[in-house]
Amino acid sequence: MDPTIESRLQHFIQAKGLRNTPQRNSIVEAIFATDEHFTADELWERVRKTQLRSSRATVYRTISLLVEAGLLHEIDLGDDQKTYDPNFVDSPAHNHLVCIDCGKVVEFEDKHIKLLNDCATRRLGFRPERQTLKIEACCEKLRLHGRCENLIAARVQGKRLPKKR
Amino acid sequence: MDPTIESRLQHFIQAKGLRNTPQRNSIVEAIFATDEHFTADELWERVRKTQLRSSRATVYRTISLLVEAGLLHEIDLGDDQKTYDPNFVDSPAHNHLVCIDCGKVVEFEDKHIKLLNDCATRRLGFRPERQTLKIEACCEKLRLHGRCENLIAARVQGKRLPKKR
DNA sequence: GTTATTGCAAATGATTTGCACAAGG
DNA sequence: CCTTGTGCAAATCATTTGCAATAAC
Repeated sequence: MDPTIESRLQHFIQAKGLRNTPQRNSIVEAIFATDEHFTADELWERVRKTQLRSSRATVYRTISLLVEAGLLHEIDLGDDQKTYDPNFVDSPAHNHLVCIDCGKVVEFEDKHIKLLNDCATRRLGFRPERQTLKIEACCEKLRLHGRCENLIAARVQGKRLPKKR
Repeated sequence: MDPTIESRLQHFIQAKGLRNTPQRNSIVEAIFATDEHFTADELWERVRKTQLRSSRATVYRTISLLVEAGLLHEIDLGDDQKTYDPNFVDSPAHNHLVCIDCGKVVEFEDKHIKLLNDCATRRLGFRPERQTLKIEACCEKLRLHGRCENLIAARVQGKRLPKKR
């Protein structure tokens, strides 16, 4: 796991007078083992498969802790359940593009976007602090070639496809 | 009420083979009487005060209908309840700035932002369809002059202030 | 008439919480 | 020890749904 995360978490834990527990550590590890987004229940499933299983409650509590520490961000993908994104430690200012066809989420950074938004914010009389951009878009590959591997993969995996609005 | 909304709703209702009911009309009227954002329960309270009250269920069902018709948008203000924005009919591409100090939501449009985001989307191989930008920012007025009317007003009205993240 | 709509109350389902016990420091 | 953390089961709370009665068209 990224040593940055390790140390930032330790900092936070000590500053708050909290303790180190095997359950919490194992959940944190499961979160940052990949760069995938997840819901609380998906994470619980992931943790269930490790040697050190934790209760749902502890999973929820650990998520809250990490969000409070700024190591994990809640993002809005339009789902009913809350979705979490573990990649803000590495890319503090990334944006999300959600494919309308297959639901795949693409993360991207763009300094021009950030700059322009900050400009607009100042023009309105505010000091920019955080920005969240979600773009919903259709897959060109699907439109031009009639097929897109992501869509096929999603169907095979039985993923819930996004509701067209 | 905006005649555009009236006719677009009628269109949608007829196309779907639905019916006109006084309850639904009164809820729609309550929604578009102001440009304020609202939660389902806030809307229900608003409707309760009119002559023609409706049940909570009908309020929820009407909201879903309008969202499906594209006349109402669900927006994410970081609250637990879903928040709805009735202003997309008039400003189909507006963005939201949320004041971290008082929670006030400022809507603004910016064609440069839209253009740049669309550019980034195409560069990633997608066809832009919809974009959602939320900016969280601090009030300069509060920082420079030590006070901001919005903050005071929010406190007086007993509004829940935003949780600092 | 036929079918959509309403209101009620009950169900749902994700998240939170109270509590007794376990375990860090 | 003293306090935080855990697991369980029960509680919450916004939202959805089944159903019988009502009302569009």
